[in-house]
Amino acid sequence: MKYAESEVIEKATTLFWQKGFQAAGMRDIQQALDMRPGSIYARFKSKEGLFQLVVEKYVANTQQKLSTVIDDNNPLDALRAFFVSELINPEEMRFQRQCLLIKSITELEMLGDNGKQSVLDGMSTLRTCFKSIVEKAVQTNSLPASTPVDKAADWLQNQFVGLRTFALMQTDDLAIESMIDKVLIDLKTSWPE
Amino acid sequence: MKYAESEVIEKATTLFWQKGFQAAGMRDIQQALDMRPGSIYARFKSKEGLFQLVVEKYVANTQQKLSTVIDDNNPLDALRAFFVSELINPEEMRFQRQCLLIKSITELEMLGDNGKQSVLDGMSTLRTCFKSIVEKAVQTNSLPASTPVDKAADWLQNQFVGLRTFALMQTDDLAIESMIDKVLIDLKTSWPE
DNA sequence: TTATGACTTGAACAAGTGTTCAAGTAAACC
DNA sequence: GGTTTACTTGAACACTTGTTCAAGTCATAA
Repeated sequence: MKYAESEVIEKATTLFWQKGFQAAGMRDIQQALDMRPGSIYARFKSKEGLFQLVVEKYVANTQQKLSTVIDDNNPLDALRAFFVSELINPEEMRFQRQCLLIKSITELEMLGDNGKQSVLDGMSTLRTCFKSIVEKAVQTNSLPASTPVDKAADWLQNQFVGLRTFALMQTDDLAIESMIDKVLIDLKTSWPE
Repeated sequence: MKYAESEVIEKATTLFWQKGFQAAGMRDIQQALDMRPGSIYARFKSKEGLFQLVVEKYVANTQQKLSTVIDDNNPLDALRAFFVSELINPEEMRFQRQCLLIKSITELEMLGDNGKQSVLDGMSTLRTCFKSIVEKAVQTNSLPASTPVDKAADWLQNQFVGLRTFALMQTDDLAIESMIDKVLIDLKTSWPE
């Protein structure tokens, strides 16, 4: 085995994150992984099989980052720090500002059933994380007890999606931070109904 | 000329909106438009030329809808109505919940310079519309005079992006409406700095 | 030592891609 | 009436796509 699986997945993640599933051709993948088609197919079964592993690893990774937010004594500050670290990064990593899952959702119908399911499962996994964060914030009195947890979880994930698209196109880092602050303000204010 | 240009663009819009630029193959386009390759190339120069016209028409169309919001006496109510009409529609039009521009942004790098510019110009055109709405709302005292207009315009466009992705995946229309209401609440509350 | 099985190579394949082109049609203009 | 112009047709083109396969490598287990 020439390269460890984690190495390979990492390189594949970068490629899929930059180009998307469709646009990343097998020849791009072969070059990025420094592997020949036969190796890739023997190890990952297909382009989609590789993509699926990438998505699952991406979700697990994000989930882990979010779990440190949940475990923080001040979850809202930790959440802010998480947002900043995900959205403000050097130019050569700009592509990482977009969410790999959201990017994949736009090409969901071009994926087979397995790939599709991985993406959707990932979305729901992360939603659960956001819910836990809101719950923790309520427990620690960082948010009012009246906060509608489920609604706020959807909203928060939603804000994250919007922020990522905004950050992707935005060159002014301060504008991004300002947008993050707005999210934290609105999280504490009132909810409809 | 077998079909009027507006007809053709309309059909092409549906296709690109559903499948995206890349995934909509020339053979899909030929079928959707009921035209043979030569006709398409004689009239639109290339797949990207057609796409460009579609994007420009889409932007002009959205711009026009937003200008009725601007001209409304109660711009915030009109804005809410606009959101509802764009985000809550029958199942067979679900694909229209996603923003064609945002969908295109994810495949921006696969477009040539002209197509890319059309998409970016469209984004900035719509931002200007959102700014006018905020300005109008301030003028009519629907929003506090202290509202930072530029920041709010970015924020509003951003919210629209998030809402569209949310609505795309959401089956419960009430949850979408609730999310729209949250936007209108937050628009009126405080801003960072 | 031999056998197994996971992994690797690189040429090849069938199907799909966007695009071109010679030829034809028909309305508009001189 | 003749010429131009915009449009149409459908076969064909060169290239790219994801995938396969026979053959080879090499560590581990029997």
